[in-house]
Amino acid sequence: MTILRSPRLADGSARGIPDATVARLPVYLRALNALAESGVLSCASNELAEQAGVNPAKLRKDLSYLGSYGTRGVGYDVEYLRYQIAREMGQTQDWDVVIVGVGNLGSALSAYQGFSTRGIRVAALVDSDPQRVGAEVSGIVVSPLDQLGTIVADRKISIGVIATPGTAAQEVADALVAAGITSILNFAPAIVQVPEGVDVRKVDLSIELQILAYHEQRKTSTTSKEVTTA
Amino acid sequence: MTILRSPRLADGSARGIPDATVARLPVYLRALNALAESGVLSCASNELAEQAGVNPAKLRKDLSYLGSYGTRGVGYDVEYLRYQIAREMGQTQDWDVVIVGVGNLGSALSAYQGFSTRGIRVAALVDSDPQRVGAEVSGIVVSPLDQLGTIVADRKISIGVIATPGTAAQEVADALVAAGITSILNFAPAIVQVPEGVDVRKVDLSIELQILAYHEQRKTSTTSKEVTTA
DNA sequence: CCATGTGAATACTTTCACAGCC
DNA sequence: GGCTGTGAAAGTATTCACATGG
Repeated sequence: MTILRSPRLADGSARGIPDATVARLPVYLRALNALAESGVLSCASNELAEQAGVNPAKLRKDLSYLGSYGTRGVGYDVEYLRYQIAREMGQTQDWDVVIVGVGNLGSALSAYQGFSTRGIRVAALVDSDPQRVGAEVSGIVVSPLDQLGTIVADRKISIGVIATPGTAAQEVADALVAAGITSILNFAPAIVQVPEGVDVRKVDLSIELQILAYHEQRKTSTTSKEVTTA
Repeated sequence: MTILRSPRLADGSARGIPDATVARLPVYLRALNALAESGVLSCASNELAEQAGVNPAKLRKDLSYLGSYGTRGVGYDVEYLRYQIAREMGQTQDWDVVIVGVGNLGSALSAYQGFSTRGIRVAALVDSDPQRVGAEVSGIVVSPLDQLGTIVADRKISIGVIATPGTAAQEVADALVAAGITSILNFAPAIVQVPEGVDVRKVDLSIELQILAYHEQRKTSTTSKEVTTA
C-alpha cells in the first residue's frame, strides 16, 4: 500500500508540517529577526512565544516538527533557529510574484515595504485596462493581461496575486493557471475554482471586519450570557 | 459553578457559534446575495456549498448552528436564509470603522468598494503624520491621532483598523483601546498586545505569500515523497 | 422521494505535564 | 536547576451516513 501522507516519515525526517504550524512559522521568523536586530543571541521558548503572541507549549511543539534545534536548559540560538525556519519555509531564495489588477489595492501591494525582507519580490504588474497598461507603478511598468503567459515563463514566476474586483476574479484565476501559476493569493471578494494542484489562499477584507462585527455585537447585546450548571 | 462558554446553552437555544463557522457565514452571505441577484429563489445545500467553495455537509452543519432554516426535500429559501445569517452576523445595522494610517494600504482600504454592501462603513481616517492630516482621502478628511478619542466617542465607533508600519502598531493599538475601541483589525506586520475583552484579528500580507511559497517549494522540490507501509 | 439536520466517527489542533538532557 | 521535546489528554473542526420529515 502506497501512501503519500504528511506528518513524519518512516525515515524519521521531519517532512509534512501541519498547516497550522506552517502558518505560524513566518511569525516566529519575524520575532527572531526582531530579536537578532536587538542583538539578542539566545532566547527561551517563553520569550519567543511572548513576542509571537502564542503560548510557549505551542511554540515548542511547532518547532519540534522541524527538528531539535534548541538546547535543553538553555533555549534557542536566535540566528541558528532563524536560519532553520527560513530554510524550511523556502526563504533561502526569493519568490517572484505577479500582481494582477493595479487599482488601489494592487498599487498598495506593489508599494508594500514588508515583502522584500520576507523573500517576496513583486516582479510584474498586469492589468486588463488599456488605460493602466504602460503606466509605471512603484517602478514597474504595467503589462497587458494577455502577456501574462510570457511574463510568467520568462521570469519563472510561480505565485500570482489577484487584486481585481470580484467579477474579474475567476477569469484572472483561469489566466494565471493557463500561464502556469500554481499558487494564488486572492484578494478579490469571490471564490475562484482552480484545477487540482493549484493552491489558493484567500484574504477577504470585508469578511475580517464582519467577523469582528459579529463578536462586537455579542459583546454589547448579550454581555455574555451566564449559565449556572447543576 | 458558573460558566460562560459558547457552544449551545442549557436552554437549548443556539448561542455560541463555533469560530470556524462564524468565519464562513459571511461567505455564505455573499453567495446568497449573488443567487438573489440572479433571481434564484431557492437552493439546495449542494449548490450553495459549491458557490461558497465548501463541502455540502459542512455548510449544513454550519447552518444548523443558527437553527433549522431549510426545508427537507427542498432546500433553502434564498431570501429567508440570507436574512437569518445577516441577522446572526449583526448585519442588520451598519458598523462604523476608523482606519488609522493613511499610507498606501490605508488609502486603498478607505476606497474599497466592497465594504458598503457588507454593512461596513469607513467613518473616519486618522494619521499621526501632520503632512497627511487635513488631506481628503476618498471623501473623508484625515484627522490627527490625538483626536481619536473624540471621534470614536462621537460616532460610536467600535472597530478600528491598523494600517500603519509595524513599528507604530502597538502604539496605535494602545491609542485605539484608550479611545474605547474593542475590536481591531491589524494589517501591520507586528503582534499587538491588548487587554482582555478586546478582539484582535490580524491580516498579514507577507505571511500569506510566505505560506504559498512554502507549498510551492514542496511541490517543485520533493514532488511528494512516497512511503510504502508494511 | 429527496435534501435537510444531526449523532457518531474521524481528523486536526492545542494544551498539559513531565521525562530527558544540558 | 531549568528549559526543551514530546507522549498523552483535551478541545475543535470536518466528514460521514442516515434517520427524519416536508
